[in-house]
Formats: sequence, C-alpha cells, structure tokens
Amino acid sequence: MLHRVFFIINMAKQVRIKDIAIKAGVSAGTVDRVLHNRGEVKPETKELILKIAKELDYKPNVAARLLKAPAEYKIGVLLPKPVNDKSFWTNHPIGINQAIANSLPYNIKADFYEFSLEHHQDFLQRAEELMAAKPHGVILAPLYKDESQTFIKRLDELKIPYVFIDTNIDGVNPLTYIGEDAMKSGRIAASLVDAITPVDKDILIVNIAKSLVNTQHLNSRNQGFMAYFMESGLNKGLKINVDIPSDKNLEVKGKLDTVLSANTNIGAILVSGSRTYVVANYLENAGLDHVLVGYESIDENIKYLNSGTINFLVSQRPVEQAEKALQFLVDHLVNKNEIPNNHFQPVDIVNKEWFK
Amino acid sequence: MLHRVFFIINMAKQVRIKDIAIKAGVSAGTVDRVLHNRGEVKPETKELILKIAKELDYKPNVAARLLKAPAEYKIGVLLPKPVNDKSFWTNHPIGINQAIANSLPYNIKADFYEFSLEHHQDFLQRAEELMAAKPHGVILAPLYKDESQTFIKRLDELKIPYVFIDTNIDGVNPLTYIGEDAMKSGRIAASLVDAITPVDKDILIVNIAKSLVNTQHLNSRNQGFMAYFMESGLNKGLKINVDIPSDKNLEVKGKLDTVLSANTNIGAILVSGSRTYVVANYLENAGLDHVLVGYESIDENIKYLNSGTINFLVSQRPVEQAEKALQFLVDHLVNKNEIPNNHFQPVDIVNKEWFK
DNA sequence: CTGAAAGCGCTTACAG
DNA sequence: CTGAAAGCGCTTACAG
Repeated sequence: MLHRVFFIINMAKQVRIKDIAIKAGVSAGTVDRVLHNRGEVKPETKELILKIAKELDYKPNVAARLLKAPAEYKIGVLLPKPVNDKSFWTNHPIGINQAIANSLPYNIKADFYEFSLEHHQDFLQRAEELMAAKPHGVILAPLYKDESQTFIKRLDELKIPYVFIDTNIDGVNPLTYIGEDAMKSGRIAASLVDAITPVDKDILIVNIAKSLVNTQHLNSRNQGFMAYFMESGLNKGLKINVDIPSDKNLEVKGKLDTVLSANTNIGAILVSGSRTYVVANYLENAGLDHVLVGYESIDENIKYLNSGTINFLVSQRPVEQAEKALQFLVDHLVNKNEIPNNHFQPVDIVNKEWFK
Repeated sequence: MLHRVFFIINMAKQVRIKDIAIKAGVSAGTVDRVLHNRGEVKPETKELILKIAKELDYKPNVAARLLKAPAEYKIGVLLPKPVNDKSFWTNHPIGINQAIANSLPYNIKADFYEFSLEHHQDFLQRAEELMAAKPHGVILAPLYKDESQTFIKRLDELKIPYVFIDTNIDGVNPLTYIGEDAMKSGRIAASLVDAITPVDKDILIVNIAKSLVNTQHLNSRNQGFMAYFMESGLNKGLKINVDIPSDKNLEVKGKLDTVLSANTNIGAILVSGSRTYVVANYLENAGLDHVLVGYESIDENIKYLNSGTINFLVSQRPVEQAEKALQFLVDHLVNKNEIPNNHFQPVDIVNKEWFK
C-alpha cells in the first residue's frame, strides 16, 4: 500500500486586518480603529486586538493604504538661489526632483524657495513664504547661523520636521543633517596640501566670506586644517590666515598681493570654500605656481583643475545629498521612521583625471 | 452689480483606465489589453486608445497595480564568497539587502550564490544552482571572462535580465553595468603616483592575479596607467611591469626582491588590484619606503594607509554599487523601464585622513 | 462603542 | 475581438 504524504506549505501569506478581526471576533473597522488610534474602542477589545496583531506579526499592506489614501506631501525647500546655471546650488534641485521621481507610489510635491546669497535678510523673507504654504516637512541649508535659528524656532513650534543639507548648526534639533563632516573635510584638504608641498614652505589659508563668524562650515573646515597640521602634518612651515570679505577679483588681488609680498616663503594655498577659482584666477594672472587646494567640483573650479592651477579639490556630491535629504524626509513622513541624527556624507578628493 | 468670477481649478486628478475607456467608448478591459499588449484588439480601437492615453497623459496607478498583483520577484545574486568577514565582497550583500528594505511596497527576494575565488569552476557550479531557482533577474560579478560568457549565454536564451557589478565584460548585453570606469580609475591611480613621486624615478606596476588575461578589470586599469603616463604624466622614469600569480607572501617577496634588485631606481609602486596590502606588507618587512598606491578600502589596506606605507587608495563604493544594481533591476522588472547601458560610478581617492 | 458596506484603480477569469 | 464583474487590503462615512 502506498502512503502519500501531504505537506502543508506555509506560503507566509500576508496577514490582513480581516484576519485579525476574525480571530478577535470583531469587525475590520474595529481593528482599524485600534491600529490607528482613531475613535474609542472598549479597552479589553483593544488589548485583545493588539495582542493578536502582534502574534500574527501584522504588517500593513502599503499598496492598499496608498490606493485608498493618496495623500500629497508638500515639502518646502529653502536653498540659496544659484548665481548662474553652473553654480553649486543648481545641483540640489536636481537631486530633489530625482528623489521625487523615484518616490512612487508616494505623492510628493516640493516647493522651492530660493534666497539670495547677497542679502542675509532674504533668507528670512523666503522662509516666510515657505511657512505660508504650510508644508509637511522642510529641507534647508542653514548657511547663516543667526537667521536659521530664528526660522527653526517657528518650525519647532509647529512641529514641522526639517532636514539640514550642506551645513550643520548646533543647538537645534533637525530630523537629520545630510552633508560633509566639515572638520574632517578640512583635515583631508590639509593632508593633500601637505602631500605635495615641500616641508619647509609656508602655507596660506584663505577664507572668502562676508561674515566668517556667521558661516559655520568654513569655520569647521578651518579647525580641521589646523588640527591636521598640529597632529600629523609633515609640513614645518608657518600657517598664515587671511580673510577676504568679497570675491571680487580686485579686492582679492589687493589682499593677496599684500600677504604674498609680506610672506615670501609661501608654497601652497588652501581655500576653505567653493570660490577657489577666484584664487586660481589670481595666481594665473600673477604668473604664480603655488600648490592650490580648495573646495567643490563646480565648473569654474574644474576649469582651473584642467589648466593645472588647482591641484586638488575636496568635493561634496550635492545631487546625491539632496536626493538623500528628500528620501529621509519622505521616509519619516510616510512611515514615521526614526532617523539617526547625522548622516555624514563622504567627500570626494578630486584631481584633473577625475573629470577626463 | 457685483460680478463673481469662478475659477475652475484643475486639480490634475489622476487619469484612470476608466477615463480612457469612456472617451474611447469601450470597456476598461479593452483599454487594459491595449496598454499591456495582452490579447488581440481591433487595430483601429487600439490606435484610438493609444492616442487618447497619450492625450490624457495616462500614468498607471502603481498602488492599485501592486494591490492586485503582489508578485514576488526573485533575484539571483552571483558574487564571490568573501574570504573573511572584512573582505571586499562582504559589502555587496549589505547593499543589496539595504535596497530590498527600501523597495517596499514591492516584494523582492534575493537569493545569494557565492563562488569561491580559489577555483574558477566554482563560478559555473553556483551559476547552475542559481538557474535551478528560476530567478526573474540576476546580479553578477563577471570576474572571469570565459566562464561568465558561458553562463550569460544561458541567461540570454531564457531572456532573464542581468546586471553586471564591479566588473564589465565585452560582447554581451547586460541590462546595465554598475561599477567603475576601469580605464579611468587606472588613470587616476597613476596621477596620484605621479603627483608624489620625483620625476626622475622609475615606477613599478604590480599585477597580482592567477590569470591576468582572464581578469578584465586589471587589464583595463593597466591600460589606464599607461595612457596617463604617455599623455600627461610628469614622470620621466621607466614604467616596469611585474605579474605575480599568487598573493602568498613568500612568492610575492621572491618576485619583488628580484625586480627591485635588478631595478635600483624604482621610487613608486602601483598595484592594480585590492591586494595592495600584500605589497605593503613586503615593503614594511623589507624596510622600504617607496610611494605606494593601490585599490579598494578594505581593512587590510586601511591598516597600511594608517601606518603610512600606502599613500593613496583608489576605491569603489561596493555597498552603494550593489544597492544601485538591485534598484535598477527592480525598476526594470516592475516598470519595464529601459535603462542606460553603463552606469559608471565615480571612484574615491582615499588617504589616511579619510578614515579618521 | 461597533458593524456593514462602499470604493480607491487595476487586473483577471469568464462569458460571449 | 470585447464587456461585465469580482476582488486585491485598507479606509471612511454612515447607521446604529
């Protein structure tokens, strides 16, 4: 006689609200009420349902939920207005739109508010407009410490979650920060200068900023420069700082002429921000060939990488950072996920070959 | 008299299959048949429906589709078995699992098949097992040109889409390749050596591989090295090649002892693969301090970066590459999207500071 | 405090 | 070659 054995294959079928309802002897509506805290349910029933849901390891069906409730999430984006169509800040909207395109089946809408890099007060004006649109979440670059804190106070009051991009500031509580570890990126830039500059030459550090104290990430990079040279630098020369409040060629020339004629042993220049090209331009015009290391792969800088005037750039990946910022925010809005406080992004070390 | 103006606000409501059906005077079923090429439809009707769909800019509702057809997609993953828990190939499963976690609401399942790096024939055995599971798509690292082509012929026959990761090979038709541009990464490695080596010193290029001809990406990197030095290198020294078929310390020592005693002007060493640490180990034991540039941020290499023996590493981001490979494959399976042939990923230039 | 029912947009098996 | 209808799992407005 032939014995046939039947296996009951556990296909791990999805557990539905209805399954919980049947097991608890209630209706689907009641289960829904418990699971989403809408409306009152008899405490014992509530407890029973939660217990069963846990036992059965209930996971909501995302597709079904979306089909029923295709909520639109509005994201307010507060970033600097690109000064031209190739500047650093053209990249971020690209990344955000890319992330939105990939966020199907969610319905995400980003509204962009661009503030002028010329006038600090523009930041707060655009922030005002952003608030008027009542977004569900905000992405911003808190470039100016003071103005940012004013704005953030209002976001906190209204419990609107916000993500920092590019620059981090202290004493506030963003959902997360997406960007470089500025101290560390300072160390990296310094190590590159160090590797290609004779040990007995002096090094000039150039900061181009209207208000250096109010510009957090330049300060952090500077700390990184100095930490590197103090701890592990090979270079034995002087480290000389110069702050230039404008990127106008004439003013830059004025300052650098002065510094370089007063310090004749300078072999390398480290620029703390993306306007490295301004210094490169100066060096080319003056016929100087100092080692030059700076920040960000923007077109103006790449031009001078290619001509050999800039040796290395330390560079963020703005498109990817913006993409991540949106992804995290959406994930938080849609799934209420908790998110780590910092998402430091690695920086790229970039030379001429990188763009071949 | 007061005039009131009513605006009809176009809420851009979603266009449904039903809307097309009504406009075309047919049923939803017919529209579905046209849109998905299932079953025959009268040619004129078909044309009309396509025209209307285009006019109305119809976009399928992903949520609804998923709700109805929660298909499980099986992905077969064919990658080298990590030799230990810190090796290069531990990263890829991490990236793939990460991408799966983020692929909700799609139901993706990855099956991993790991082949031994010791025996080429293991590749084909694991490939066999993979095929037996009848996956909907495949991710593989085609490390060995010949064996890979054999396997790929079968995938092509069964029209199973496949994505290359890490290594690219010619003459076949993957959905896409995710990885470095190996020629270019060769150029970058060479430029780093060039920047920190005196111009009159010779440069030694070391290839560690059982069969160099069958190892595509090492060959491409070597081409990149040479192209760089011919076109734009500052270095005027000789470029000397040595191939070492084993990474055993003793054999490496034997070869390098011979080469270095025969060529006393070598100032820098360029290693074409991830086993740069083997050469670093040799240099430390021999008390030599050549400039050393190699590949991949694996723990063994980072150790020698930190000790100062390795100057720079050119490094891929394996976790991210694996993540992307899965994302593209899923996108193709789910949305039938066409995908660009190559997705070259930028490489990282990495020094000691990068890991601080 | 609870249940029954409708409906989101798409797909599919069936009937013709 | 085509249509009518059921159903995927969840949410919601309504009735009680």
